[in-house]
Amino acid sequence: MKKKVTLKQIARELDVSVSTVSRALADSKEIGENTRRRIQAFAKFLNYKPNNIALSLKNKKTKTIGVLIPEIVHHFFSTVIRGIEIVANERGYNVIVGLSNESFSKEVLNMEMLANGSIDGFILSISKETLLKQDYHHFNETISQGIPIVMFDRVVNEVECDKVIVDDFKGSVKAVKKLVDNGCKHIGLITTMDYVSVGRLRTQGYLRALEESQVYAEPNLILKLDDMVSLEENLDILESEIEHLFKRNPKIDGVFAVNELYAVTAMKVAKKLGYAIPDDLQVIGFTDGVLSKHASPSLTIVSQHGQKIGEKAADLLIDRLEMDDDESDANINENTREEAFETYVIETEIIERESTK
Amino acid sequence: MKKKVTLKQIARELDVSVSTVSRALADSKEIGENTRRRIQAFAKFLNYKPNNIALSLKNKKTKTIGVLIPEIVHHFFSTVIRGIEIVANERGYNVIVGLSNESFSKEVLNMEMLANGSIDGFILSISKETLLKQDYHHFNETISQGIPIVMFDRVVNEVECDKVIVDDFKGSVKAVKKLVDNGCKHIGLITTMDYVSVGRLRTQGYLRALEESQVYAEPNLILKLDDMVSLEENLDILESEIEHLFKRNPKIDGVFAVNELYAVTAMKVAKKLGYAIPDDLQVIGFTDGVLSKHASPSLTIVSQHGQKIGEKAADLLIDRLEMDDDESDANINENTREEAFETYVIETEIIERESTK
DNA sequence: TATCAATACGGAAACGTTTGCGTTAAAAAT
DNA sequence: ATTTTTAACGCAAACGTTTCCGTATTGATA
Repeated sequence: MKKKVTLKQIARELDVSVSTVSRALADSKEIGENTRRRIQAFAKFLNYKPNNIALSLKNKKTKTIGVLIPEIVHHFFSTVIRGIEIVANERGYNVIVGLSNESFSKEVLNMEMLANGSIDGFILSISKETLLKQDYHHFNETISQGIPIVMFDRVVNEVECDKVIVDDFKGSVKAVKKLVDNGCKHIGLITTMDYVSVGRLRTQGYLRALEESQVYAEPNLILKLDDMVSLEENLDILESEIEHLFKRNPKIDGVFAVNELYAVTAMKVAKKLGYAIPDDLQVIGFTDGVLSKHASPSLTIVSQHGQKIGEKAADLLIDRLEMDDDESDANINENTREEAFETYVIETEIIERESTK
Repeated sequence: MKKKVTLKQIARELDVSVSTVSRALADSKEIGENTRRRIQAFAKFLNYKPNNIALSLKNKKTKTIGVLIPEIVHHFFSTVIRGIEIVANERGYNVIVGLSNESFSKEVLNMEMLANGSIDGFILSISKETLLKQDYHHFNETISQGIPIVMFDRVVNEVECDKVIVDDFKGSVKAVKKLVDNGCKHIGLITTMDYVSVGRLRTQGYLRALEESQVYAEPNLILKLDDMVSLEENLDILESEIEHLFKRNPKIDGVFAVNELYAVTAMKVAKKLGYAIPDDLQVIGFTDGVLSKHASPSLTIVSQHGQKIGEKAADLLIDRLEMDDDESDANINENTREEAFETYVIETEIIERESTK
């Protein structure tokens, strides 16, 4: 087991000082041609690679970004991570992930863990429990320690930072208007409780679309599900809720669902109840998942472009990290600084498949 | 922006030395009761947290494990990561992920990047390109640098390390035997090229099951797909290949597929061709994904238990990391050491759903 | 009263880098 | 021949910790 080679070892072997080795490897003109070549050759021979940890300590930056998400076994989040990873790698950064598992305390713990030097900045999506408690102190404390944050998807006004969101509102409007245009008169909505901002926004989009299309929004057509109880596990509960929605609205001819599971389950229930899709009933889901593509009929969706979200978030964060560098020497007016937080909106796109006409 | 507080600052404020502060915070009896309390109180007041990077440099361990996988937008891999993350967090470790994107060079780059001090050990699954090239030098070099590796799922004999695999062979035997027991006489196999070890093992399991059941293995019933061309994108190619399989085997009454996509696509094609599932044709897939649960009919699967794999891998790695600690003082016989590499097998389980009788 | 042990703390090295500054010797300029 | 410049390198500090070792003060023992 050959241990990692350090500057000191090279210096000792070649009978020069550590600083000479360091400079030689940086190809500094301060070191004589001969010594420089000799050191470089020897270093290459030993396969020397500088120790990242020592560099981090010295430079006070880790070239690592922390990603904090509620759940990783979830198509949307994993596409976001992929996006983050791609640009992070391109720009020389590593990615360290933490899962909050939708829990407030795990979110806080994970942040504290990583904030103590392990990472230069965060990209995160807020856990449901945190949204419910509306306790955002850990975000603000992190920021005030000089660690920038970029939030995506589940964001919140109370925290001042860059944000990347999808146009939940507009996307939903588009989707519901499409259903209207396709002839739907009684469009059901399957959504989550309002404390999840994306659920709320999508619900508002649904209402706005109906309003603009001058279609009466029947309260009975709206099904609000509490996502807290793990519906993934209790599919039957979900199914019976949806079945109830159909039964109390016999004339229903369109469904807009705010996520993939709701949408495909709606199709499943509808088929069981004898609806023909898309002839009797058209369905659109807000998602980007794999279920919709392989469902039968395949599901028309409002695509969220998770990977783009991740890429944009990573670019925003790294831009800010590297901007902070420059700012330290160019002594910039304290006021003109931190103000410029962007909220970047990733456009949604309707991908038409078999569940709509 | 209040910067991070260090021992030095506390020391200066309280007019003691850095070493005293350090000891006081460790609650060392060497420091007088009074000073100790005073320092601890002040540190708590300032919300002092030790700098991880400095600790890493000093202790020569990062408490971070590197996870290298081919792809993250993949249900199996994300469940494995979840498993890793759970036990890593429990045991005080962080997880840093790298994606090889099935590419050899990205795998090598990522390893080198992380091996220079960023992590204490690796958990990884080999990329397809690496398996094809059969070039494993980067793994062996990493190990010989004293950085332990745990491989999961896609493993290889040429590298000596702990491994966590699923019993691909036995699982496949079980699945195919189940089809036989259910009355299938002509069981198709949809699999990948042999260089992916899991594909090969599952193919062997299929053959063995037929052999033991004294069913003739018709070569025509085996469809080997080259996974290199991104089939996810070209669903139509996949579909036509499968359709061809059905058409040249009109008497086919069972299908065993080595992954989820193949299985659900087979069902889709079969339905299109007029097969009733499970009456005319029974299907079993080797997977753990979300498609199978929501397909219609829902798919009977051989479950891989990705999360368990991740948990076991993390435990193995951390065990070895912390074992290495002790070994350094107890000067153990060089020979008796590294030998004890485990290959841990996670049992598969057949989850019966609607695609089988 | 002189010696000793214990108590309570400070100094400094070490982990592996980078970098400002100082030093030496030779070459160039006066 | 003396001074100045320049090339080529070494020393040491710094990043934030921990820990070994040293030391001053106190109280107890001989």
